[in-house]
Amino acid sequence: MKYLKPWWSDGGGLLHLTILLSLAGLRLDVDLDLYLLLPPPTLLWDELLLAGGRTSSAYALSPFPASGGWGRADQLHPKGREPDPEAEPEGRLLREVCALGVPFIPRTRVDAWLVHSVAAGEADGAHGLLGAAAAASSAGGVGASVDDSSQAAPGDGGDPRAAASSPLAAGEEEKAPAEPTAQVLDAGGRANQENEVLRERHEAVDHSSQNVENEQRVSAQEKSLPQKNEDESKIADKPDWEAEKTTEPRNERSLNGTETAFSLEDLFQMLSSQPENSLEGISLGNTFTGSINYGINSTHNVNFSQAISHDVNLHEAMLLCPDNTFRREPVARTSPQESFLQLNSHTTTPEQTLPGTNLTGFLPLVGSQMRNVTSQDLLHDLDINIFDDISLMSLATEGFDPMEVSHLFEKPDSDSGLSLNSSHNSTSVTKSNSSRSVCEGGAGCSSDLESLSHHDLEGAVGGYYPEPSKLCHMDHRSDSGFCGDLAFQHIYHNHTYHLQPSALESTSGSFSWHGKSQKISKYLNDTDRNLSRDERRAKALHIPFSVDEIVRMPVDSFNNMLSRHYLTDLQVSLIRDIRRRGKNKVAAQNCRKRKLDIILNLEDDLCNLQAKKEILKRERAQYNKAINTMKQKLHDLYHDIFSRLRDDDGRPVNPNQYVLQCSQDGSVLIVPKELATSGHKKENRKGKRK
DNA sequence: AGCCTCTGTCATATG
DNA sequence: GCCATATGACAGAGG
Repeated sequence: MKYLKPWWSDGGGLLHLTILLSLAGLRLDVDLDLYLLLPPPTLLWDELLLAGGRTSSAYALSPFPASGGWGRADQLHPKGREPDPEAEPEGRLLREVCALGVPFIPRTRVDAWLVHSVAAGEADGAHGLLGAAAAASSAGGVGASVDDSSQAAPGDGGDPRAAASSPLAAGEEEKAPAEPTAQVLDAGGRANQENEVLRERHEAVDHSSQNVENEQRVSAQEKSLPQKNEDESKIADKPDWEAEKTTEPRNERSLNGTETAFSLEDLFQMLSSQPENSLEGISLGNTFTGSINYGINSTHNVNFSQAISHDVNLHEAMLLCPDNTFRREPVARTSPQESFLQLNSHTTTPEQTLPGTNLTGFLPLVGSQMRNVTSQDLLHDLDINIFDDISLMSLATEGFDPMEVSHLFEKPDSDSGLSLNSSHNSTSVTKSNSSRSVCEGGAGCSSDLESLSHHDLEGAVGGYYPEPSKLCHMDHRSDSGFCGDLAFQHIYHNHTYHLQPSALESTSGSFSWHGKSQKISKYLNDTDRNLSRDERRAKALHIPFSVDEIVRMPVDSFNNMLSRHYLTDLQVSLIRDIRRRGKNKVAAQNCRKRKLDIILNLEDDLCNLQAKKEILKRERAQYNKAINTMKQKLHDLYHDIFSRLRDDDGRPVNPNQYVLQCSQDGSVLIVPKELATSGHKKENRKGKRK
């Protein structure tokens, strides 16, 4: 088996391949999506076929070089192998797949287009376009390895990745072609290099009158970095229904596509100069019949990315970065949920899977529209499509597995993932940073799966949360923008959500690197285990909203959301259950908090009352003591008086026989006790009668 | 192993 | 009567 080592990330490539081959036994059409659309640079055709149960000649395809493009590995990787004159990777791949008897379901524009092209015997066209972008990227050298830098042709337009990501890149390369364009950076050194690159771009632009505007733009970009981060953080901290308002201004970046010096038209011309990568082979007439505007002077201002995004809006949810949100249409901008819905409709409505209807996103490629489309738009949207297709693939791969759903619903554990601590606060900046570090790790070096933070996988149920947009944005800003490495994160994200561990286990054993598969499987299991029950349920039913979103959404927004989106009864029921449980959970937490407060208050009251009781006891004792003192004094006085009293005979008066009685007029009388008691009784009777 | 605490969930009460 | 919230009770997880 021949092996074409991926040139920038062995770990990432293997990971992708692991997933790919793990899926091979299940749905090869899904694999094709992966194979054709995923960013990992080099895929092993042999291994893919081996996964499908047959062998084939070694054939490496690099569908998506680092800079984002399509092409054969032999074109992109000079050390890979000799170019195959019959190289039609996509067409050959399809033929191989067809030979395997596996139905190929074109679910994406790219593969649908591919199928269409192959069916029309024009796989060259497919390859042409796909390879064109790849060649464009390889020509710049960033997408290729360092070894490729020698092959890169600066005169061909430079690195579209760098050019697309920065307005200065193109001009800079003209000024300093000797600067290595290949940036195989590790995660740690990337930040410093970003700053250095920015500084160098400044210097380069200072001497270029052509790039004054670009310089200003970059300066503004640099100055606005903290503010951008701040704005993003603010926006990210808000729920989607709140962030809708704040994201609007960010979409104001024009559709003119003038922010980069490297336009798609340049790319087109550049590619046309390379026969092998030219677009001539594209059977546009067959593929895009009746939909293409070839007019060079056409005033059609349709953005290519817009067209794609219009069709598949999951990108906007997943890549809601300011650098690309301006491409969002107002309708699609309303909320990520709508994007989710459109994704669902994309998968459920059959007509959207048809090539004829699904390929409209490519139409603006041809013609003057390309003037307004930057290469970054093209490549980025291709990349976005990848994420979309990954999600679609994951949907298709997992489907509505009743066993899984029932299993999830039967699971006794309870953890809806809602906590007062809000550990699932997916909008935190730290999460963004951590995710980005993962992304960088995936691109620059072998990524250790187990070191990945679980936060990287949280967010929207089913991996539809728009959080990664911020990551993409950061990468755009930092390292020439293309999110090829980011795609790895999305691979992790989506596949960890949707892959069945059993599927991984069943297929991983067939390959020598099944250890990595096990690693991935363990990672996926851990990830799934960390999901709450409701999150897993929602994932299983492909609820296009995060649990947190469902719970925290206001009633009106919630009802509006349910009415706006097409959801099955089961989904609606689950969403309502999630909301009910989430609300009740919060209510229970509040209730316990209140109860605790009440208990604490009662304890305080008890302490206060006990203190008062002690005080009263002391007062009572004092009063009793005073009373006793008074009694003693009265007793002493009584005996003192009787000791001085004498009767008529001069004898002392016996105090046991007489008592002192005070009359109402103040006189004191000595009366016998019998009379005193009888008199008291009579007075009491009189008093009672009165 | 038993106990305790915390937490989620359900059923029911309350406003 | 419906809905959101509050609360008691129960069960599971973890220390």
